[in-house]
Amino acid sequence: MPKPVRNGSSGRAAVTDKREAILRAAIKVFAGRGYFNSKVSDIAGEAGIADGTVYLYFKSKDEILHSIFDRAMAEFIAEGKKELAAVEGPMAKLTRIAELHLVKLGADRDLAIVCQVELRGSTKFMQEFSAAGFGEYLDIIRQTIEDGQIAGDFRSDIKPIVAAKILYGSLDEMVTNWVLSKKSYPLAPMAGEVLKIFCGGMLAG
Amino acid sequence: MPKPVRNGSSGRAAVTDKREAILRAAIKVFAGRGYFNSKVSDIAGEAGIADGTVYLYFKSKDEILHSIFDRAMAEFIAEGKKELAAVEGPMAKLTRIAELHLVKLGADRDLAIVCQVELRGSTKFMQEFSAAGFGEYLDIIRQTIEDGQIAGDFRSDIKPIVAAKILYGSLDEMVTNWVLSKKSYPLAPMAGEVLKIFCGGMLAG
DNA sequence: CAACACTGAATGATCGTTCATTCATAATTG
DNA sequence: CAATTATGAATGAACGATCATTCAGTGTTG
Repeated sequence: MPKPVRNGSSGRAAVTDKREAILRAAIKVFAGRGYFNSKVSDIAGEAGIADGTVYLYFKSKDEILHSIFDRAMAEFIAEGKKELAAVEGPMAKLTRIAELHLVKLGADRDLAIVCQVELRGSTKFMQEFSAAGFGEYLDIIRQTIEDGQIAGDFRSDIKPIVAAKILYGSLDEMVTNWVLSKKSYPLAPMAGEVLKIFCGGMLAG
Repeated sequence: MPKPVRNGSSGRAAVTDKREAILRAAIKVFAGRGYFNSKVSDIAGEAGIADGTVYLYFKSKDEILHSIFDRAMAEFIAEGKKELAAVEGPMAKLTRIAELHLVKLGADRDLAIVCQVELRGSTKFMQEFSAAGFGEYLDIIRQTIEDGQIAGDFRSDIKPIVAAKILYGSLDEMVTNWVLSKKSYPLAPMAGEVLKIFCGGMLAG
């Protein structure tokens, strides 16, 4: 009993909806059991469709995982850039980056799990990803830090790329801990804690 | 043509040797292709033994991965504690921790890959691990920071556990970048960079 | 009724694991 | 010290379960 296309506007929207549904289902399933332990039929079941239907929208299981990232990362970077354009000063920009990082991942636990845990499940995958969105993100942080050094706000005896990795690594660890924690607590406020230390260490003497 | 037991002392040493050989082979194979993409026969092949022999030393493929960690982590913590006992002062201790962390992982790239990448491949695995060695490690860092706060060396307006996560996260990110980098560079010197920022941010006003 | 989305059973390839068998060595015997 | 027997580590072919993927057929729509 296939559902009628319940969308008034066009068939196009229906296609997008089903793709969406599959992606959302996959995020949930991958988050719960891990990529390699998830069956395509689990995803189909979660999405309420037949196994074969998955292949009308995605070429392979692998492509689903890729799509999850590509979309999440592209969205995050796009929104980040826009937000950042409205902020003045390297210090304030870093603050905004940290907040955005934690707010975004804190808002969707399953997505966060997939990003923190599954993405790293294979070197191959990480390297592909490394080359793509992740590098761009790290570079935005690096550039902001470099600007701050040039402006004299930040001390200059630290390589910007290293400082960027430290900030990213700190945020990343907050997310990982949050994701793995049995307790449920808000993630976003940790941004302040990270910044207290990071900025304390970076501000020009 | 099985090798004769080439060990003069006893058959016991030979058993240990073969377990060792399997573990080393597994580290290499897992590092290269990822846990889920590695076949038991790959490991056996790398170790120069038959598939079935693996099961004389390990209950399952899963147990091999567990053993890799348990051993690496136990070794690391034991050596760390010993080293740390010989160091005076929270500041110097943190320095030693950071150095040890990077020196140890920097010394064995394949092991580092397995630890950084494969360990995180599944939530289930991370939670098991989280509960075991990792928590203990993080706690050593936390305790050191707390001591430093009590001694008045470190500022007290930051929760020790958060600061510990930040230091760990920073180091971890250095390792991950090093592992994924195409370029080959020494990992250990990054400890200094991390500490410059971390301590800059932690030292009492 | 033509075009299309969807279904879900069937396929086939892929391993983790087992176990009957081999054989080098050790132990026992005469 | 041969000759004989016992041992158990090691083997690798075979098994059986698991899925990703396909496709022939069903239902729906306009």
